[in-house]
Amino acid sequence: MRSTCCHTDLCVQAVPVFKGLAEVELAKIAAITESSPYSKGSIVFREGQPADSLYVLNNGLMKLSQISHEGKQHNLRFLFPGDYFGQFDILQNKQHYATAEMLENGRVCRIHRKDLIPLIKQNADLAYSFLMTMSEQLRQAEEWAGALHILDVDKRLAKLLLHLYSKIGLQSGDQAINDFITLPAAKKEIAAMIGTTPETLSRKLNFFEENRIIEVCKRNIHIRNIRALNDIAEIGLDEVKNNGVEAVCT
Amino acid sequence: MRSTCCHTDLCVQAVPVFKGLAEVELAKIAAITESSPYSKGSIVFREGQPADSLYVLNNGLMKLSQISHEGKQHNLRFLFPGDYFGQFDILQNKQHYATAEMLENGRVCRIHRKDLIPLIKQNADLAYSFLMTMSEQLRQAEEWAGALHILDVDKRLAKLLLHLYSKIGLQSGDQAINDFITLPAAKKEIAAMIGTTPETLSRKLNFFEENRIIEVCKRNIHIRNIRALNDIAEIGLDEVKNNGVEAVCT
DNA sequence: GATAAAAATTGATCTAAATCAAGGAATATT
DNA sequence: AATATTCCTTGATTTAGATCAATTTTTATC
Repeated sequence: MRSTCCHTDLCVQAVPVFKGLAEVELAKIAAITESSPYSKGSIVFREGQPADSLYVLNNGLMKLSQISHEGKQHNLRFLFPGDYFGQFDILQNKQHYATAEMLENGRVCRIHRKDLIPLIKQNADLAYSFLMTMSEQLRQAEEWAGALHILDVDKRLAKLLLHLYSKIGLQSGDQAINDFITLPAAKKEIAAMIGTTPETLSRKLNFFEENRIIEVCKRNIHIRNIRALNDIAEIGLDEVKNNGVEAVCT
Repeated sequence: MRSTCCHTDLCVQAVPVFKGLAEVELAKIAAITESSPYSKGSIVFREGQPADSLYVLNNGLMKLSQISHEGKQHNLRFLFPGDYFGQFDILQNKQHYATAEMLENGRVCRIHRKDLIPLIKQNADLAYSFLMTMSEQLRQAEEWAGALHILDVDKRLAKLLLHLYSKIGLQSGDQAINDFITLPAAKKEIAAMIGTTPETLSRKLNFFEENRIIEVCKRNIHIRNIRALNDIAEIGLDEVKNNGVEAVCT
């Protein structure tokens, strides 16, 4: 299932990392890009497989995950349209350290390392653009790694909800248009992302709901008390309960 | 305590990320670099402080860590001479997401974002060089974040020992010159790095020693059974004990 | 070399969260 | 619309590893 990239504007121009490049550069990239459809549940690549391409998600939803010998799964991150992955494993010609699976049907663009690397080496703008996005990824990855160790599940969940809120709720301006967020994937995937189990996630969401911090309806979550959420993420549930009852029980 | 960079060869040329740059470029970088001495225990920057510079460790040892409201600490990584940090927080003019503390006396070079960014934007080689090192950092950060969730302490410890072994043991060739590794920092720092406590680390090291996998003398560790270590890191301690007694008790 | 401070060890206890188990939605398939 | 999956929830139980507490060892300072 191969085809040259459908539309330049979809695969290349709309992708953040390629934004701001000159037309001629975009055309070069489009020329070395090929896209394929992937159905929900299909694996784009597996952990351990040799990495020779940069992948860009065109549409749909993906997850990058790791799995232990015992079958425990951790979701490193979700990928939304425009995000790229398989990143610079390809720079060093190594193996993928995670498995990429489609959570929804979608198209994935692929650029082979041998085609991309010369472009990056020649084009400081492109390299700089990659640096910007990768620095943000690195920041998030390291911050989250720390969180998995030093923060308990309540805090990690609060942080995730706040993250989704800042990302989705504020997308049409600097003021939230409403207080609803939508989980990007099934709850078990969310659980595997914040380093817990579906059972524990269910209980924690329940607890937040009982304390009127949120209201859950399937994958839609109404943020009722963002201050309490902030407090939990920062100082923890125990202290919020002791000191800041007003914050929890408004 | 300010001074222009001591020696070009120390601060700049010997730094991996600047390796391979032309003399004229190195000179430019040296010109915008200043270095300062820091004593053991001193803080180079704190989490939350505005980030406006790239830092390069000249000599000594540093740790990048995060701390929770309750005082739990996680070490994101250690920095060895030539490593840089504060990385591209500066690209986005954000705040530091970790605290940098000296674990030994040393010198730190500093390059202000306003001086460095133009250089990167003009010089594709330099940008590419940063991409290479950052991609490796990202890989390690994400891989480790997954490990903190899906792997138990035994596995994480085995992975750390193997990592040190591959880094230190093999440094003078592709064959290990000996089977001794040295922990780069105090055990409590190692514990904070693999996401556990000093108490648990102590017990785990003991256990490995009882099973003749390693031999511990202060910070020096003799790797006696690297195969067992590999097995533990991959399939876990339980299975090693059940199936592979030979591996453990040679 | 003596004293003080910090780090590491060992044992006892506790707890957050995982696991196990069983129903009850929701979603997908025929 | 009925059936089969998959997902989610709720309760009971277990457990890895944290915490607490008390020495001992190591390192630093005088």
